[in-house]
Amino acid sequence: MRPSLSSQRLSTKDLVYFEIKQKIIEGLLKPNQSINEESLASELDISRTPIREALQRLEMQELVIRLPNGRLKVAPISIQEVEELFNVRSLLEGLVTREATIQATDKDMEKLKQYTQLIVDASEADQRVDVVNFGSEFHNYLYQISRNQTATKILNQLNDRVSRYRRLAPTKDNKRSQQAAEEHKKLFEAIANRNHDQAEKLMREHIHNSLNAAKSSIALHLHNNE
Amino acid sequence: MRPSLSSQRLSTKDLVYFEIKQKIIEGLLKPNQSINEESLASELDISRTPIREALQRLEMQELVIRLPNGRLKVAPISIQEVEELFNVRSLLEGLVTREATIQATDKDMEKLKQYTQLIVDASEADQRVDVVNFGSEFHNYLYQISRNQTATKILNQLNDRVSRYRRLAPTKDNKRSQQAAEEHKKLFEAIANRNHDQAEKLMREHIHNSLNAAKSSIALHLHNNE
DNA sequence: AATTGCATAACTGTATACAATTGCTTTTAG
DNA sequence: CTAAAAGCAATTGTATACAGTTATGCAATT
Repeated sequence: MRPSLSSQRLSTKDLVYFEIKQKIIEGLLKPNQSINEESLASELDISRTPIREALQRLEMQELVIRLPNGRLKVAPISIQEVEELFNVRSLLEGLVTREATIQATDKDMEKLKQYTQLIVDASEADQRVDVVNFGSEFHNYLYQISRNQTATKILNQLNDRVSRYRRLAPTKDNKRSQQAAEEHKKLFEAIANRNHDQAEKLMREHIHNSLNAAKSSIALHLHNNE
Repeated sequence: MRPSLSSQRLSTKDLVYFEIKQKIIEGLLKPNQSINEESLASELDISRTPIREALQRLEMQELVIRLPNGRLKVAPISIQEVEELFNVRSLLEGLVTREATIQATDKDMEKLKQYTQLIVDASEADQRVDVVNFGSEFHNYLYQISRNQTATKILNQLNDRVSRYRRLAPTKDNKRSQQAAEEHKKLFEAIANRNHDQAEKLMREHIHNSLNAAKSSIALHLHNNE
């Protein structure tokens, strides 16, 4: 998610960071593709300095890999990575959900209810993209409520990496959309009832279900492109 | 040709990263202290370029904070941060422990047994520093066995941040050392018995117990220095 | 004395220049 | 003809120069 441009001035380095990241997520820069600082610099018509700093951030985030000789390439994708990402996310999303359930105000509950309704509506209209987007907003709002900056920062970075895989999943898996909507409904109920154990458990299961839905199509993609 | 040396070779940027990080952990650079690129550069007798890149890595790791005006300061410490760190660590350490329990070879088990014995011996000799160090090696070895690169990378970064707080804890809390040794013994048993549920649970509890042991002394320190 | 405005200093952001390393091609010894 | 090596090209690492921004101190004004 891109911070609003109006609220804070962004340096060239920051803009480049978001730009390259987006290219990696969208597959414009493909897994394992080698990265050249100078060609990126001339392409964006700036010097190498901000490019280097943006790339280093992406390297820290593991969207870019540094080879032993110092050169860079776009990080590969793999079934193992997806599983790792979802296993870690499952725990951390569960944690923030638990904390949010305990700390949410009545106003927060109202907001969560609205997001849930948007998800349900989108799924009934077979708008999978909307289900995913409102789902993200729902999750992000939970991060906010939890006020857990450490978990939130990690989750945001992991979610960027997950985005690469979402692109590979089928664009109209309505069955999964409906299931996801159902899961969010149950999740919201648990949160609204202040049942943090149940909420944490449901969130973990929700993440794992997303993984299972995604895995087969990803495996297929990886097999076709090796 | 000397391939072993060339692969080990670290750039100035990397060395500076470790050096500044160490200074922050040891408290030579104090929480909230403002950081000046140029003075660091002249102090280490290098240019600003590698300093900037090292600082950016530390910023990503949240050991350094960037103010809205672009200037940097050493990240503050707080009770809230400790709690967040331990809550996240608890879950991730539990995850890698579970995975390690499933995947460990007989040789791995032997190695873990040795580390456990070293911890027990150190605690009986009232060598708290050794208890902490062997404890770290035990944990790091679990990371290795788990082969979970995502969790390992996150844990290593979190552990750097935790190190700052360890420095504030009393240097000779032998009661806690003995308790930690006992916990590691039980943990090893669960791992050796391939009881991954129990191992995960014990590891989570172990981390939470460390937090509770550390929290009071940290609270005291924060109170005395505000 | 407090406040505003301006000048200047201090600092970060970006560009460019240069050094060091790596990869590649060609040459040359066997 | 093969393989090591020399030389060149491409690329990253570091230093320096310059531009832009923010903070600071001082003077003027009320």
